[in-house]
Formats: sequence, C-alpha cells, structure tokens
Amino acid sequence: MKEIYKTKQKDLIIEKIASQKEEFKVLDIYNSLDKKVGLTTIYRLVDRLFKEGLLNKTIGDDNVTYYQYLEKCNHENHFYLKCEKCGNIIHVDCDCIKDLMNHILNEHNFKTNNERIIISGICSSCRKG
Amino acid sequence: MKEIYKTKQKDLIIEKIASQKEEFKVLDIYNSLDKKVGLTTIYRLVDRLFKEGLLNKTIGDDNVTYYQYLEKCNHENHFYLKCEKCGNIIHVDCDCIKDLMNHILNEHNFKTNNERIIISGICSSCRKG
DNA sequence: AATCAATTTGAAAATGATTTTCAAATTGGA
DNA sequence: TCCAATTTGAAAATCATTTTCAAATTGATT
Repeated sequence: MKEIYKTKQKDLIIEKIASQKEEFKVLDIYNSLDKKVGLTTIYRLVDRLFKEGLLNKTIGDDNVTYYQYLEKCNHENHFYLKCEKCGNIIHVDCDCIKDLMNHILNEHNFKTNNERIIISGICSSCRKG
Repeated sequence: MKEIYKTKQKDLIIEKIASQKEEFKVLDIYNSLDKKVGLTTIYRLVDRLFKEGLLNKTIGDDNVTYYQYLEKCNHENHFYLKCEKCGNIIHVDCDCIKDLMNHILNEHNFKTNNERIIISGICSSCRKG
C-alpha cells in the first residue's frame, strides 16, 4: 500500500488481514488484535486498502460490511471469480480476459479501464460437494 | 409476490420499483412517492421482495443499500459497459458474453450466477471527442 | 353491514455500524 | 534536537435501517 509513515498499528492490521482466509469484518480484526489497535484506525486503514484495490467489499445479510483480501497481483488483468458458497476468490489468469477486452475494444469501441472485476457463482469444489 | 392482504401502499411501491431503470435506494422510492407511503413500509416491502428474489441487493460507495429489479430485464446476460466520462451505461447484447461464461464454465469449472456485471471505461463517443 | 381475527401501516424511538472530530502522540527528515 | 506532516484513538456525531406498538385496514364469515 502507498503509506507515508510507518506505524506498528498498520503492520499489525495488514499482517492480520493478510492471514484471513475467509471474509472478515472490521470488528473481527479489532477483536483478534486484542484491542491493541483502535477501532477507528482499523476502519480507516481497511478503507484505504479497499480504495487501493487490495480488498473486496460486500455487504452481508446482517448489514455489516465484509472484506476479503485479494493477493497483490501483478497480472495484466484483475478478473476474479467469487464463490457464493465458500467465499473463495479465484483469479482468472487466462487469455480469455485479454481476448474479451480486445473484443470489447474492437467490436464495441469501448476502452475498458482494467479495474477489478468480480463475478459471482459457484466454484468447482462446491459444485461437486 | 406472495402477499396476504392487498393494500394501496404495496401497489404504489411495486409500481414504482418496476418502473426503475437503474439501481435505486429506499429513499428514492420514498421521495418519488411524495411521502404517500411511510419509509418504514417501503423498507419492509423492499426487504420482502429481496427475500423473494425479485430484487438484487448491493452496497454503494456511500454505504447505502441499492436494489435492482430483476424481473423486467429479459436479456440472457446482464453485462454492461459504463462510461466513466459521460456516465452512459451500454448493455452488451452480444454472444461474446455467452462465450465467456461458457469458457469459464468449461475451462475453469465455475458456474456464474448471471448477476449484473458492470465494467468501467471510456465509450466510443467520448474517445473520439 | 356488522363482527372479528389476521395483517399492515407509520410515527417515534432504538439500534448499531461507520464516520467525524480533535488533541495528543508518532514519524521521519533536516 | 527541532519541526511539520501524519497518524492515532476516545468520544461524539451521523445516519441508514430496524423495532415497537397502537391504530387502521383487509378479507372472510355471519
């Protein structure tokens, strides 16, 4: 992330977030950090991370905002498949995306901006299970 | 919808919702109904419609819940291009989307759920201008 | 057209996640 | 060490949404 000053709070929060395998809410981080970092600080950093594209943001049935960590990727595209059942997010590292964007550019005259795209559905494991 | 008692409030709300072309929030309905129906009633009915699957629910950047009426669109896909410059939203009525979803299903074993997908970029008019 | 139970309405109050405020603490450069 | 920029966090504020509950409405049955 683009940070200006380094602090131990940022390190703690980011380390905790990066270790989350599932969706999490701000309060999860707060509780698991055992109140070593203020709630406000977590809200602030999570929002920054989201705006930088490192986190996916959704609203749960409980009207709480849930986030999920997207691995820092240096791929050409940021195209993800998110399983509705297990919550896993899969990066589509495949030419099909490049092909689609080219098609959209050439046939539809639309220049996509390469922002994060997430499509929901059911992943292969959950379809089998 | 599965309603038990018929009321004029329900009729007004549903008529208004069905006429929405874009995403809307509860307050939009409330205001456009000119306060003829109470806010609480709209919240209640919208929640019911959502639970019955007639509305799609997302959270906006402003942390407000936005809904979209699903019944009215009879396209096979809900894939849109949104121009960052002029704000226009273009529906991609093209086999390329079906092809992509088939590719994702066959090559990535992922069953997409046909929810709305919006990709941002610059449209042809704005690229020329 | 009267009765009645089930359902619906909506104003007001409550809830609760998130944001704002602001003074104190921290960072990093000079 | 000094200092300006940034960060922190407790407390207060915000604001969308939910809950409460008494009054109104619905629809079925006489």
